[in-house]
Amino acid sequence: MQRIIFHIDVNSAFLSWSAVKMVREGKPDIRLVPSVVSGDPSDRRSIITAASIPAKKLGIKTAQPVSMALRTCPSLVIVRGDWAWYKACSEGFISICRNYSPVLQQFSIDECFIDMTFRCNAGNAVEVANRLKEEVKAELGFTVNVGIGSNKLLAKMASDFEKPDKVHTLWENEVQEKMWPLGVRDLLWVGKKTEERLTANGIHTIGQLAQLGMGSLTQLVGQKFALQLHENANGRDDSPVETEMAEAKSYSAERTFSKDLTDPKDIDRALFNVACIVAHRIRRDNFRASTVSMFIKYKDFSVVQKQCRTEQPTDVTAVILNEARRLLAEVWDGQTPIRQVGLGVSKLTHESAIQMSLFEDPQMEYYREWDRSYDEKLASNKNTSRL
DNA sequence: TCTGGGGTCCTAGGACCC
DNA sequence: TCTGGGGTCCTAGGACCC
Repeated sequence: MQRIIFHIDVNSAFLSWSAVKMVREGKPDIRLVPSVVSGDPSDRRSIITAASIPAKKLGIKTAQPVSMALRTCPSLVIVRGDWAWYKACSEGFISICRNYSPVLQQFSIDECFIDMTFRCNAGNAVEVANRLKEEVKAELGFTVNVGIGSNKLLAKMASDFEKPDKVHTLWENEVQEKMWPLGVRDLLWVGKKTEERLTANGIHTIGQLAQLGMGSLTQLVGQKFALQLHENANGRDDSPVETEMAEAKSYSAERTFSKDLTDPKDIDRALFNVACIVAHRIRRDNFRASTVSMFIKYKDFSVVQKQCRTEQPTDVTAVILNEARRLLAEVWDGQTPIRQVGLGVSKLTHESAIQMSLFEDPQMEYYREWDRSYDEKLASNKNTSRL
């Protein structure tokens, strides 16, 4: 049976959302001028999180360093991100989409799929999509693109066609005409490395990729990925719209220093900070972790990461921090300048029974108490900041 | 110009067991 | 003395996404 899937994508999400807020405050609409959302512009390591369409026309791209964009366009308007506001905008957006179909999969803060199979037909899908798009604009003040297709891949590819504020279809019988002429990089899951590998072998368009034999493709990218690319390049994808949010499999946090650091005290302070953040998140979500990993990035962007198992699943900051400290000591020579330090946890369980080992560190109760007061402090800060 | 932060999945190789 | 093959678990590293 022919499915009908919509992929709805907020145009320049963070930038649009900041613009909506500023317009409400009587400020000029930054969507109409070269503008970006970024981190602290005085930090030379800040990068661009979102760019307006006029900024994109000047060649300014997401993930580009702010300093570089300022050289391209000295009059660039720079605004700082407002996460609480973005979250509210996202919720409003998702809620409108859910009214069109409850079979909804949130793909990121600004994108979702909805299964419209029983809600419209191929004949009126475009009209329904336009209604959704106009409703978001009228209710929330920002524009979206809606891609329509018979599966998630095609819907997502379609929403990426001309922007902003557009509805596009990509039905199976339109694949050859609308998708095959595109460069391989435009295909979902084809990133920089895969593009390089493909073009080095004369595969430049999605159409060429679609017609490439599985044998050659497997040699280039491995069997599993080859199979997926082959299916996707031919417009096939049978993955369902997943309404259940998958549980997190890992948590991590990292800090990039404004200057590369060598002082162990500085590194340790950062490790402490990220350990507090990660441990707080797993406690908030009622997880315990059995694996702790620590990673450092050097000046040349090379990354070393090391992980270890904990004796038992834990959510105690001090335990996680101590494992990370040990790992750091194992991989870092104490001299090579460090650009970034990070910490992650994985192998998560919801095990609630705390095994009180006879040999448990007598300090453990003190550590837990410290964590409790840390969590409370964060919770109360959150409450006051909402006032 | 000089590259953030937070995730997921896959692969290859080693250890270990039968 | 020299030796197979399969399965599982773990770690490190790489590629991709937003």
